[in-house]
Amino acid sequence: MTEDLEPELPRGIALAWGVAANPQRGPKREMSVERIVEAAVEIADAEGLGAVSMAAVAARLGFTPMSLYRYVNAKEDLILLMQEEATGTPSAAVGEAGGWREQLEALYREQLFNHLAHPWVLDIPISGVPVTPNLAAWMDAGLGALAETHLTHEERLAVMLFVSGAARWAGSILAGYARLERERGLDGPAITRTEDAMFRSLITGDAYPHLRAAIEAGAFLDEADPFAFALARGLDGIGDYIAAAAEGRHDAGIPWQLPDDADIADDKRYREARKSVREAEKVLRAARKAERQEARAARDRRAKQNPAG
Amino acid sequence: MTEDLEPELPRGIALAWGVAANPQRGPKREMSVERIVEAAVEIADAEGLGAVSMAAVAARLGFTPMSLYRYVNAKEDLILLMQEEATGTPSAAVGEAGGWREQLEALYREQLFNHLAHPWVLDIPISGVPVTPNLAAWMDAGLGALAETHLTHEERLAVMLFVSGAARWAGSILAGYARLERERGLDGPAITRTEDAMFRSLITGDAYPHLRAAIEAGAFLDEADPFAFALARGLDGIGDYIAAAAEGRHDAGIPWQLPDDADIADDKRYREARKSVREAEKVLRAARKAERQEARAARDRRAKQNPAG
DNA sequence: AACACACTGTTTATGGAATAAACAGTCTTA
DNA sequence: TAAGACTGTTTATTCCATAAACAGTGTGTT
Repeated sequence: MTEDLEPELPRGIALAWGVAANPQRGPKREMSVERIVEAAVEIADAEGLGAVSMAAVAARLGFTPMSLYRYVNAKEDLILLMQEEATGTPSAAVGEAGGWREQLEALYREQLFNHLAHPWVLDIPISGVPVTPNLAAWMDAGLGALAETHLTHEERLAVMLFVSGAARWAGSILAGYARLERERGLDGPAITRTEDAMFRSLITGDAYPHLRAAIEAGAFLDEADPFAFALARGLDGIGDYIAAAAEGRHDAGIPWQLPDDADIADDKRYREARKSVREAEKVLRAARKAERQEARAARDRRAKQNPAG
Repeated sequence: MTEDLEPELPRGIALAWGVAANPQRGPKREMSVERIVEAAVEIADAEGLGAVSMAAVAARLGFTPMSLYRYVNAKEDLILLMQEEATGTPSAAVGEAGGWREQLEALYREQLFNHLAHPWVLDIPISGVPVTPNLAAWMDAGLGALAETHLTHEERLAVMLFVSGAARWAGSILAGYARLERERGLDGPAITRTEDAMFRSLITGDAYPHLRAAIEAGAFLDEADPFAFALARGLDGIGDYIAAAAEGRHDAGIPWQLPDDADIADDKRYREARKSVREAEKVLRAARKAERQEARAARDRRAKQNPAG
């Protein structure tokens, strides 16, 4: 029965755990899965996941594209192994970093660092529970940080999920900026300034009053780290919760589920009203668009009659 | 000067704001950008972003692939417009939902709902600040929810970023499960059980003590919503912070930046030690792999000699 | 010792993708 | 009425992943 499970493992996952049959006969192998994955990761680090083609990886190793398929069943498996390689494991320092909060902060930092070093990992869609050795290692480290608390196992999972999510979210945004910098060939401040200028020209005070106010307050030019702020607030809340758990009081209506709007969302009339709003918005957008185009056309015409520019 | 900015807008963004020149001469247009985007969104909703090819979109409208390029400069632009379409705007109900916390929760719920309805949006990489009309609308709604608080504009942005990130993270994971269900043709509980079984067979107590403990406590079979938990804790922490801001006390060492490890990470010897650890881990993994393969081979041999199975 | 055949990396071929370039037809405007 | 801006189309290019058939190579079995 236990044996029956192994062959059912998705092929890539079996490879990641090193449970793939090793051939005994035939010519000596000239490559290895490890070398292939390494080459693929190098390409992805340098040029992004899009640049990782079977041909490119093979070329980097001096072989023909099809040769890789003797080691990897499909590109999908290669990508899973790349992710595993780039994910690595948390450093030993994490487990020795003071209390649960310091440990979680260290995990956040190391994960974020990883995401910035290998931003292409964020382009790989998530499917299901982390079922490779290195992903499990991060999970284990997070749960270990909380082992001394009185949280339930489910709550510990939720907390670790929160930390990983925070690192991933921060990584996504920051990697997005890094990509912009690389693609446009600008440095960080230049990007920020360009964006601020675009924002100022597009975000009007009547359509977006609060956003406009933030722009004018220079909030988008600020250099503070909004992700660190969010993490700190989250850990504050978790700390309160842990303290409450330690004292055995959790009656205070701290909800696991959000208050549900399903009754409203299912209401036919509400849905229709909502639909009307969408339609109206569409009409408004179309009207605004026409207005802008007219303005543009008028300007063009004037320019033609008055070619001074 | 103001005019100079417009032509510098990335093409797709210009389209999203409806600031694209409308041709006056030539034959009547048979399509429109809107119809193209609509068709593309329908395909993505049904079969994922991968199924959206220029050919597929054109076919759905009864035209040849190349015809689309008269309306859209490149596939990238089409995808930006699809994202904008699927993002929509927050409902009016959000702004009327009690205090800041209720409003943020409503925003979270609506965003998550959107992500589940159009999971392919999560496959589109983020680049830079939200610079399309609908993305700006969500941002504005979030800032509006916090308008009554004493937070700075930067802090409000950070809070809204937190909420959007939470919705996105939850959406990513849940959409991952939904995809698994569709691809494997299993229902939710079946997936959960399969994963639990895989976990039990792969996650050993000595390599992953805390994770193993969580598995045995049945934490992965639990049905509570870990994302709602994380959001609730985050909003708890934000609530404390807001209360403190209202009383003008923010001295308490609430850090915007995480305590920095850069001095450690830059230390040459630390880096070398870390590298050694990685190497050692690699060796360990290889050894474990060999062990497993030997076990497997031995089992195979025995099975061959003893074909009773 | 010899042979079968499991295995190697390679060649060739298929189908799909984005999109550049050139085309013939259509409608506006000068 | 003619130029030419604009339409949707055709054709061709380049890049993908990968299936299938190939000729060598080394091991286990006889």
